[in-house]
Amino acid sequence: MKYNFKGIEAKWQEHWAKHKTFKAKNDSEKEKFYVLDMFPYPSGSGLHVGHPLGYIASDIYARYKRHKGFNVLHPMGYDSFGLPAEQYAIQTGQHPAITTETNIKRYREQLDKLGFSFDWSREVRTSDPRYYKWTQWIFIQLFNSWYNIDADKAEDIVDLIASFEKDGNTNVNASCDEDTPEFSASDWAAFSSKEKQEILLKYRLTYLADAEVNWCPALGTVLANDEIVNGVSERGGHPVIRKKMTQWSMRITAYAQRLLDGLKKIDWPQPLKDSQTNWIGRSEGASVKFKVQASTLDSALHPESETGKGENCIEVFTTRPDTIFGTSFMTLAPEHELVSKITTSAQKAEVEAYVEATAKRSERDRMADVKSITGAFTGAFAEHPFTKEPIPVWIGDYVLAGYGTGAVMSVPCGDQRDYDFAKHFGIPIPNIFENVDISEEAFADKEKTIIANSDFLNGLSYTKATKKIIAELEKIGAGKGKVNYRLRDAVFSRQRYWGEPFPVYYDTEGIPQTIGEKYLPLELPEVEKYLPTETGEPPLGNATHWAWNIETNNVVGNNLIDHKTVFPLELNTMPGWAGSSQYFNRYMDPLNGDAIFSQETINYWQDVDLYIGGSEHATGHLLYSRFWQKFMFDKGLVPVDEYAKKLINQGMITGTSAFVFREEGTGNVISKGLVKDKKVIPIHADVSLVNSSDELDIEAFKKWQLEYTDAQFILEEGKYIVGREVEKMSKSKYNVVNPDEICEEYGADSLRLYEMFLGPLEQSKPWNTAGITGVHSFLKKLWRLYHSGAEATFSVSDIEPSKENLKTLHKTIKKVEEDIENFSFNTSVSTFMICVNELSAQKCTSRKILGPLAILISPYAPHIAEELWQGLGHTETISHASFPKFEEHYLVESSKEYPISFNGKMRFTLELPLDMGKEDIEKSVMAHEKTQHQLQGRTPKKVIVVPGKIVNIVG
RNA sequence: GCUCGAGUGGUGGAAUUGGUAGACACGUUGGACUUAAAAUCCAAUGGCCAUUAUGGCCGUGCGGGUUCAAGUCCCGCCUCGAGUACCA
Repeated sequence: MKYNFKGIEAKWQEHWAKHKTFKAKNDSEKEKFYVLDMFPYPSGSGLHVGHPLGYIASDIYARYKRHKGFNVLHPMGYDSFGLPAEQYAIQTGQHPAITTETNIKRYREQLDKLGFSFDWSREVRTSDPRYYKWTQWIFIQLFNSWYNIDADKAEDIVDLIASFEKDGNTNVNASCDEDTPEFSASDWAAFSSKEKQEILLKYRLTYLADAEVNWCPALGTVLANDEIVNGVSERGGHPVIRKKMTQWSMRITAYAQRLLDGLKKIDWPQPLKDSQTNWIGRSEGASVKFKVQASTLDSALHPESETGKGENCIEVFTTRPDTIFGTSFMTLAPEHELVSKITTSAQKAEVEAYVEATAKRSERDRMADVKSITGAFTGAFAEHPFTKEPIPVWIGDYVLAGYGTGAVMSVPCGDQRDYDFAKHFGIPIPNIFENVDISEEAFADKEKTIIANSDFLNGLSYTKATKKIIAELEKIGAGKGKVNYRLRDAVFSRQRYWGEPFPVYYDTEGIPQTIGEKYLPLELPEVEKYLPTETGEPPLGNATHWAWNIETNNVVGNNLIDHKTVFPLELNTMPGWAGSSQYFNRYMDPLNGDAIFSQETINYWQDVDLYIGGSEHATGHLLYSRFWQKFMFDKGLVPVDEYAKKLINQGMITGTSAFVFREEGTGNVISKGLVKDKKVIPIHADVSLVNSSDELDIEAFKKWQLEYTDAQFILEEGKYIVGREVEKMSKSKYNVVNPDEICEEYGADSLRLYEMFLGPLEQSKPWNTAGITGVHSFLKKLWRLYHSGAEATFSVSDIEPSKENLKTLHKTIKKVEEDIENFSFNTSVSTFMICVNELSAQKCTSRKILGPLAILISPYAPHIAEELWQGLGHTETISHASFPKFEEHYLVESSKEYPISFNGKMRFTLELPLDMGKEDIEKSVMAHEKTQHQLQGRTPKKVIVVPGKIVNIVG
């Protein structure tokens, strides 16, 4: 029988599904192992060969761990809420649920063909109400929590209320909004219920706040910073503007330090950790308050500030408080709230013009134009906290409203941007560094800093001066040491239809209230149109049945809203990362309707042992999900505060695009070799029209692009040769290769092996279908090893294996095991090839070799392995067979082919016994005729002998 | 600019702590089998020089260095890729 991969693969895929071979038990005596893939968004275009790369790697690992006796959890699901389905719905009126269902079906078919060992009984879909019930549930837990900095964890909001009642908020050390007022217990008691709720919102871990957001008018939605690329939306490329809106936010900043610290205990790729570290952006320094000098203000314009009561203060954050005596001006962001208050009437026109000009400039302009220096003087002066000297206050768009306090103390001698600004506007640049020339540029080297001209800081190093100045600032009440983070709270509202509804309604006073947990899920309502409403409300504003009755606890018609028992529901939905922030835990107990997961289950599975996915999620999903995990840990819901011990980023598989060359003017299509210096326009040709020798099927090409029907094709040697270039695999570049076609022609086992054989998992590499014949003929060779005779019938013998056979086998076991443990899957494929080549040459037929070999290969090529295993007489699946045990003694050699080198260059090899001593080796080598030939009569200066390794003769 | 990663044959790539550079494949060339093709098998394949077998020289982005020995370690560059961007 020939190697009939189609029959074999279909047979075993059916077998695995029918026997639930890969179902993981939640109670097992075995040690657990959790292998997770980043679940896909089921897009309309299906999978291309780049998508399964990570899934194949994780599947090999999962199968390997089963052979090693672990209880393996290896689930798969779908991140099925998202914009493309909604866009499609807007265009066609088709409900996103239907599109999503169709796409999922297609994904499932494609995945099934690849022979993955997923436990499909645990499938989750983020858009399934049985799943998003728990996404909403976590939202409610966040809403009912606040962050206690003293305890360094999230705590119940009820406890916070209790301490407000007792002592007000003066002793509460919490992560809360900047503008939270101080109040006493009696103040609290006197607050109205509305006021109390508003205060509490400033503490909740998810809260409603006016936020400056990136509004995309074309999409009718707000985008996160990481969804904007070059100032336009990542999807669709529409323009984005800044706008203030009331939005739900997640207080992720409360966890900034713990998110940073947690990175130390997880085995994730360093580049990924680095980008999270940069994203969080911790910097140490001081916050300093500068009084605005009242005398400089324009009393006519600012009567209140003149009274001295509401004294204006500019608060800055600086990482170099040691340079405070070098401050020669202050700079505020143009958006800073103080700008309008302190500007003098003389400067008013100029300042207002500048503020208006910067507001008009798009983010894009501001970003593109880093070099030009602009700003305006407000006319106001601040007072230096130590020298009491007046400091002019400027505004400039190089200071960002969104970072720190939106104001800086400008020290031109120590900061290049301040330096450039000062030079441009002719502001003095006092030098406060000892023996440093600042005539050309600022001096920012902390290590070499010695402070001068700075009163009590003179002669101190950066470290000492910083310590001292912070102490002094605290003494005079003008500032304190502070740690600042770049990380912002995450906006959590989306003006979209196809996302999780917030379990929130608005009460009589417009205060958000969560619905009772036991009434979850709050299911998405039906709408006529998926676009924002005419009044600019999110798509849920189109729903007619979207109000909450607090007596019956269900959704009712909007016409019943009376603000007494029936209230309007939230119209925003949650962002894409909501559902993906908890799925890895839900897989452990996906059908549980009473709890997000049972405590027994989470305590058994604990966390993910291996997580494989793309690096593009470094600062999105992978940061938010860590935040939620830490929150759940604080609430005692999960046993560990980092959910993935090890993470690997698979590299991208790029496509190899093909081009034809159309000559300008003539319109002729010229073969690559004839282009030379002719003026040509390269045009993408579909890669399926090109064979492995880069030759184009001209007739097929003409049929594909009708405009070329009559074009003249200029050939070389009777062929049209296309140009090739490596690009991202994408539909628009016509270089997409579909895994279904590969499976059809070569089989899933070949595809699995080939994807691994391409190169290291983490590296990006180009796809070239031609190479797959190598692994495919390897599988055929493997098949022949177990079959013989003219009919190629299955035949193995019971004869004892030879020493050689055993050596080949154990060498392979050792290498493959090491490779899998090191995620070096490409090298184990070549190891298999070497093994099969050797066993074929040895004419090995021994069951004692071929049995273990089938298990070794089974993680990589599971279908053929099952078939061979069955041929060997086994009735049980190979999936749980134990991995062959490596035995060192089969590899022990008695001799070694020593490389004999002269001055470091290998000239010949010499076989010598391994137990031969240094001196004897040297004697044998020196006596050898080739040695004499090499030396040509010279006497060597030195002979290096490393027993078991090498001999090097110097001289 | 900063951070990270990577440069090895025509191509993908291999080389455990410094110890035989180019494993394993693809491609190419030649051969066997065949009426023919496919499939399969065998051989050669880093470059240059020499050739009667034996040989010689050069070679892991570039320039230095350490070492008996460097793709691997150190110093200084170059190029490409990814991320990030006026972060005070």
